[in-house]
Amino acid sequence: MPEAGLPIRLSDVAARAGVSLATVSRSLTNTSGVSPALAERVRGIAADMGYVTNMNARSLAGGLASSIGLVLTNIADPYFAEIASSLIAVAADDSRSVQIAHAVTPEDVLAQIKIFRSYRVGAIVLAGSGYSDPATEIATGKELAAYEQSGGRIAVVGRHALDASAVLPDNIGAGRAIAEHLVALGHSKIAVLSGPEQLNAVGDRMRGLTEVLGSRMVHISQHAFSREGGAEGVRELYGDTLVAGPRRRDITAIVALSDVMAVGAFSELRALGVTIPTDISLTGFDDISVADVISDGLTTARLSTQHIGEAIFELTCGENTQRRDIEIGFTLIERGSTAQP
Amino acid sequence: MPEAGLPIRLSDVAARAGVSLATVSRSLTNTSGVSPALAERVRGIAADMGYVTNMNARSLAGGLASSIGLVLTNIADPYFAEIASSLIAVAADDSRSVQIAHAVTPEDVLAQIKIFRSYRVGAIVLAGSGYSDPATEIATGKELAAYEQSGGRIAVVGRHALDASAVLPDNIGAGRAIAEHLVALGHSKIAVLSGPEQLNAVGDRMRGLTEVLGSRMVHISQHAFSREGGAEGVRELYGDTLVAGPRRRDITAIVALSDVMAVGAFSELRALGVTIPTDISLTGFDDISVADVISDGLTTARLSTQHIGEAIFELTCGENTQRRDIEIGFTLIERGSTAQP
DNA sequence: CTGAAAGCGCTTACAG
DNA sequence: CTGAAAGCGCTTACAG
Repeated sequence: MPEAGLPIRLSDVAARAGVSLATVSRSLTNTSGVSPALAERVRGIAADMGYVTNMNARSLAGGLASSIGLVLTNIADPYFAEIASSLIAVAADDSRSVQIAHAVTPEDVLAQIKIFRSYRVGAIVLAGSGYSDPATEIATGKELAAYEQSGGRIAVVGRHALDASAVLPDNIGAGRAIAEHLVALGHSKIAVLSGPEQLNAVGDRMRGLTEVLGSRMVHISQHAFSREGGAEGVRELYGDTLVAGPRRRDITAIVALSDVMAVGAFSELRALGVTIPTDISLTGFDDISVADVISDGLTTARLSTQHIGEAIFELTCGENTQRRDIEIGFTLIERGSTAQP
Repeated sequence: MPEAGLPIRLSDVAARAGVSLATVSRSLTNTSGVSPALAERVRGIAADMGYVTNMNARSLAGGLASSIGLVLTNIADPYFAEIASSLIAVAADDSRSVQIAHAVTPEDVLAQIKIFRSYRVGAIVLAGSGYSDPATEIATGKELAAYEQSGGRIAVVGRHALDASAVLPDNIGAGRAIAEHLVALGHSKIAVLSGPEQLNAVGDRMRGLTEVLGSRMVHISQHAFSREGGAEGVRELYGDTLVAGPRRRDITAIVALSDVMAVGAFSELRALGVTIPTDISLTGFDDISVADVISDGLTTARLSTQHIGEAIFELTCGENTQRRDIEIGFTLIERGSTAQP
């Protein structure tokens, strides 16, 4: 009998059921080698007693835990929050817990991987947009390889130099679609609020845009891949010539490289008294859930965060353990923030 | 020597340093009883070898882990995402990991508490707005008491029936401030988009509003405490009389009981062609970060999510282990969504 | 199909 | 101040 208040242990269940520890363990984990009838009875007793597995003991004895470690830039960013939400929901259905950590620089990412390894999580997911960083890439690659060696599963979101299964949003296609939409509306002088070049998502979206836009892309500003970065881009565009309009007075559309940047851009444009879409059209990428309340609805290329979360789960917890990629298609969502020039 | 690729264990460090396991353990955890010089040397060797503690083993041997289990409704909700972000940031500074789980019903909450206990997390935080639910309250209370008994620390956000340290946003004061703001502008016919009465946050905000508004509160709708709930509230308000304006045609202001509800309300109002603040004023609560881009900026009562996250950390990881409350003050943020009627 | 026993990698009384 | 040893609660070869 366990002391009152103390958690019930496997041995308590074993004693009550009159079987060995091994039998209880096998019954509870649905491991083969126990007669179905006995297993069923043991499970019933465990449930009756309110037994809950000590995950630390299980992981210590059995290798890795079933939990998932998710590394992202910041959970306050709606893009990451929505991916995390999707992952948490589907992971819960499989009785898996999710640990979340922030990491901005490649050094942070490496440090977080080590921390997640110390918790013996069953999977590690790198969701922060893939920075290509030669300095840490080797160390990170080694760490992940060792982790994989020990049975851990890995997934990254976006193109990475790392050798791992990846969820690949079609950033190039999405870039093309945004560009085609603006061209179709008649825009021929377009500014792009871009982010750091080392971010693969930035590079790919730019590539798609450039392919279609060509010389219609008359201005590119580079700032952080964040809300504040979007605001800075607009300030750069309108900076010295506030009264007279944007630096390139002929600009009729602004492409932000993410919805989050578009939010920052929108906020700044409104502060400047610029009306959307009358004065200027604005677009984003991702289709985060607030996109439809930005301006009269933000036109954007959806790269479903829901699907990304599900794909992460599939790659890290699915039956198929082979290294592979899952592509996420885009959908152009036309809303009120774009119009003819 | 450890096999190549395998994680380094405490015994590897002990062997290399020529000391016992106990000495290494004490050095690494800064437990007293090791000469400072030796401890320093051992720490250096551990660092050189790239040693990382196996958290599962530590928790098994030592009791609870240092990680924090955070239960919330849904991390995709910006309010929770921002609280989580704040908590993760401050927890990381203290080398603590955060696990996040979704729970909507009181039964979900109870189930999640059990799961977090099975991971032996060092703290459990209930951030979902406190439902008063007599049916599960007893069971949940027992579970938490047992957890506390075993050394776990607990914090809740908002008023709960549960006996635990709480972060208490001043919802009543915030309600009063919103009401006073609208009254000062001259509004005398006000609708409130409310949520489920069992939510203490809802009750408290209503109380503050009612105190000041009195009979100026001419309509109350009750829907989910979510974005969709806000939209439904507006549909109820304008439902059958779309062409003629809101059901109560004299209404000049709408108070949503949270920013997230206000977002839903805003979206629906725009779809109906209602202009803010010309046709109607709109307010929220919390001041989530997108609030300033809703309409011409949403007037709201800030209950800083940043401070809430920090307060959670203080209650669950601070020196002071006494059961106590931390109050979060409000700040009225006046933006473009409110004007004279 | 079932069980006895070793072992996962730590922490912490208990001795000295 | 330092160490030998027991024990945390599981899983999993190894026997039978």
